[in-house]
Amino acid sequence: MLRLYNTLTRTKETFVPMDPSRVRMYVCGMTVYDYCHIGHARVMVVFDVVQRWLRASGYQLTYVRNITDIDDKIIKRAVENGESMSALTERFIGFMDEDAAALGVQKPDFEPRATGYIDDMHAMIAKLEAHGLAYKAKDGDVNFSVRRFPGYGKLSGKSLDDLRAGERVQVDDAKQDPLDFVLWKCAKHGEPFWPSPWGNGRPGWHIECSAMGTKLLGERFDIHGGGMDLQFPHHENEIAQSEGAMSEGAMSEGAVGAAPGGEKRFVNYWMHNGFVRVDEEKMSKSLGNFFTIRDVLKRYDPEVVRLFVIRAHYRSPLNYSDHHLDDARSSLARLYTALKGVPLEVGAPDWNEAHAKRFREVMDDDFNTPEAVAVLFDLANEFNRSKDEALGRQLRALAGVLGLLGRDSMAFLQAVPAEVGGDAGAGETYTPEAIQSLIKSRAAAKKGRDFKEADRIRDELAKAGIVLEDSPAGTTWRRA
RNA sequence: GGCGCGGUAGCAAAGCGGUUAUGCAGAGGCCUGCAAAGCCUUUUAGGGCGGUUCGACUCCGCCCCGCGCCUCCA
Repeated sequence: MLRLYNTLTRTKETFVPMDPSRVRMYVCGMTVYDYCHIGHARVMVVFDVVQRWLRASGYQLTYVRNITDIDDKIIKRAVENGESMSALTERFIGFMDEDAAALGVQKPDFEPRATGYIDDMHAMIAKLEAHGLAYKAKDGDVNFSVRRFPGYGKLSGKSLDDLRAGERVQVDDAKQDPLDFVLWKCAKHGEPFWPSPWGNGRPGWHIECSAMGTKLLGERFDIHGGGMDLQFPHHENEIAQSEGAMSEGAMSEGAVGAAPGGEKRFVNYWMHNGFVRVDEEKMSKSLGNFFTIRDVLKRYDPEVVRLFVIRAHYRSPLNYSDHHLDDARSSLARLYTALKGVPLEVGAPDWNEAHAKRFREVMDDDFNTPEAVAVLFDLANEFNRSKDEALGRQLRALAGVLGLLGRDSMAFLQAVPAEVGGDAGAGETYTPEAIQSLIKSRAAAKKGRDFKEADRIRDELAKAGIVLEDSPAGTTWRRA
């Protein structure tokens, strides 16, 4: 029985999908005008784990992660680069896909792009207008009227009065209320635009997600995810739009998915992942303290980055540093070392086995991946001790549920960081063949009890970061 | 100012009202020609002050500190 923390109620709740066997989930994805950074890596990995666990739990899942391919920053960047918007977004979508694949993130079922859903946005804005929740301001923008939507603030726990009291809300004459937000921006000079019933223009950011989610998953769905920072205003506004536009039929009393009292409810469970920080500060574009995924992958194996994310709870802050990545690497090496000789294809976990039961329990407890990883280490320890092959297979199978330990042990332990190995292999002084040959020489020296020579060879390789390990079965090597 | 989250050993990070978290690092031992890996043992905890309790890291209150949102942001 899965329980998950719902931002809407600020408690852990038992997960009950609207449809007993089917789950529908939407996650806010990236705005594609630049490379993804480690913060983006976290969202992708976190919800990839959620997605995998829901499927492993037997649910038939429809998972949508959108792509924002039209907004101010994209327009600005395209102009700066002197290229078309689509050339820019197409390129960075490609990079994002590469990054995601490297991190073991499976493709969502749908990756809608905002520009493909303009008609659906129009339809939703029209409904909002018909319901008296949208108005065209004198500057030509179509705005959402927050004061006419009673539930505004229910997700973020903010009241309109509190928000208005804040000093930072811009005063804007065109808006009936300073907190009203734009649904449709009327076209500015030289900017891309689409025709609409309200004139030429482009969509506001919030309506994009409401339209795409509703179009692909229906007027209501089970889970909506994203980063903590999206809670307000983005998700709050999505609720206002989607619930405001909802048809009468969808509000029927007692319907599954409706809140107590027959209140219509767009999404039942809101999940928000914590931030990646650098020196205790949020990693973000605006602070400029971000590391792109591809830069990090030059020095660290992608699976190390994945473990780094997974070994923290998804709602906790996660501090990024080389030291922490080194630490994650050592941990992963321990697991892969234990897995030497265990076949790659091990099938599904044996869910009746003790570790698997514990694994299931902690994953069902709001995706407690740190505890699930601890189960993996316990399993590795018992496997090392007992050499019971079933435990080794179980270790690989359970890790596989998290998208971990899917490779051959030696492939991981001997892998060269991209920056060193790279395309040209620059900086790499010993080829695997050369290492094998040295191992052979050393074996001969050992046989002749020439330990001095044997140790000399071992030290030589050690200086190059190559560690030799003797065992009854022979000598193997790995990178330090 | 408003709303919210958190402070656990050298580092990272969980559960739990009383019983070993886990990983990395450190110490001792076993194994080894010596190592490495592995195994065994082991040192470092719970911001501060009160309260509840037979008993609190775990519940409650206050204080201190850090972080996030309130504006684009995963």
